[in-house]
Amino acid sequence: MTKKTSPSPAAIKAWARLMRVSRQLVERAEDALKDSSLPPLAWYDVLHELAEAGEGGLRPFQLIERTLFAQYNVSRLLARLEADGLVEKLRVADDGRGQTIRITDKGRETRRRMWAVYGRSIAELVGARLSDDDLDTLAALLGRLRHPAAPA
Amino acid sequence: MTKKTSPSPAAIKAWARLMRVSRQLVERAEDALKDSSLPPLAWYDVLHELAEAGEGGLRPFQLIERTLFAQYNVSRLLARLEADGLVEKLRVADDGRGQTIRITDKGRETRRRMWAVYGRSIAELVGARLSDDDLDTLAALLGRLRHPAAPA
DNA sequence: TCTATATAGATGCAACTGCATTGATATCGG
DNA sequence: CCGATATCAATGCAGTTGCATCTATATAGA
Repeated sequence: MTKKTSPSPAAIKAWARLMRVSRQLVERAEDALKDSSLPPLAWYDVLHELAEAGEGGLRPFQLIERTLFAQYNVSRLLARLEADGLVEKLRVADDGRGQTIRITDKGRETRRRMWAVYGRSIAELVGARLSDDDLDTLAALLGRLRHPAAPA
Repeated sequence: MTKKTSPSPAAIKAWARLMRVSRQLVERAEDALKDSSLPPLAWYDVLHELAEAGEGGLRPFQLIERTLFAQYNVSRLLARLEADGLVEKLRVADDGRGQTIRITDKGRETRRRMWAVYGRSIAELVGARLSDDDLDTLAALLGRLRHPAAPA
C-alpha cells in the first residue's frame, strides 16, 4: 500500500475490474438512451448540472470543473445543446470574455425524459445487483480513489 | 435491491462515483503513457491479450470478445498495430474469411515498455490508496456488476 | 447442388475528440 | 496608464469512433 512502482496482484485485479465494468455499464446506459432515441450521457451530465444550478446558470468553466469534460469538448457540446434549444447562452455583464449558460424549459423536459431511461438503467445495472449496504461500501472505496484525494 | 425502475440514493451515488472515478483514472493513465511517448491504453489491451495467447495468436473476433472493443474498432486498431510492426496477420488455413493475429517481438517490447508506465500508474492510483484487503473487496463488488452476471 | 442465410472482417462517411492555437477580455506590475 | 501575462472560450486540423454497409467465405436447407 506504500508507494511502489509495481502494482500488487490485488491492485491489478481491482483496476482491471474497474476498467471493464465501468465501460460495460456506460455502454449499456448509452444503448438504453439510444434505444429511446435520446441524446448521449454527456448531454445528461451537462443538463443535470445546469438544472441544479437553477436560474443563475453556470459559466462554461464551471461546467468543466464539475463534469471533467475538456474545455473544447464543453465548448462544442454547448453549441450543440444551444442548437437544439436545450440551453441558452447569456452575455455576462461583469466579464466580457465569458457567458452564462442557462437550461431552457425544453432542456429541462429533455433531462426529465433522459432520467426516466437513465435512472432505470442505474436501478437495473447496479441497484438490482448490490444491496444498499454494499453500494455504500462501493461508493466509499471509490471515493478513496478520487483525485485529488478527498479529505477523509 | 429488487427490480425497480427508479434507483435508490445509494445506487445513484455508487453509480456517480464509478463513472467519475473510472474516467479520472483512465485519463491519468493515458496521460502517463503520453508523457512517455507511448501508445494509448487500447493498444496495451490488445498487445496484452495477444501476448497471453502466445504463438498461436488470436482471431480478431476473439479479441473482440476479450476486450469489449467494437468490431470496426478492432479492425482498424489491428491495421495500425500492423503498420507499426507490433503484430502480424496470418492467413488461417481452415477459414478463408479469417486471419490470425500474432504479436511480434517488437510488439512484445512495446508492451513491456508500456507496462513499466501503466503498472506504475496502477500502483500509484489504486495500489497506494487502498489496502490489499480493500482492493479485494472492491474487486468483488465490481465483479457482481459484470454483464452478463457471473456465477457466484 | 443450388440457393439462402450466417459469419469474418474491412471500409465510406459523418460525427466526435484531442491538440494546438487563436481572439478577446481581464488582471497584474511598474 | 501601459505593456506583459493570464483567463475564457472558440476553432482549424488531424486522428478516431460509430454506423451502416460491403465483400468474401462458410454453413444450412431444399
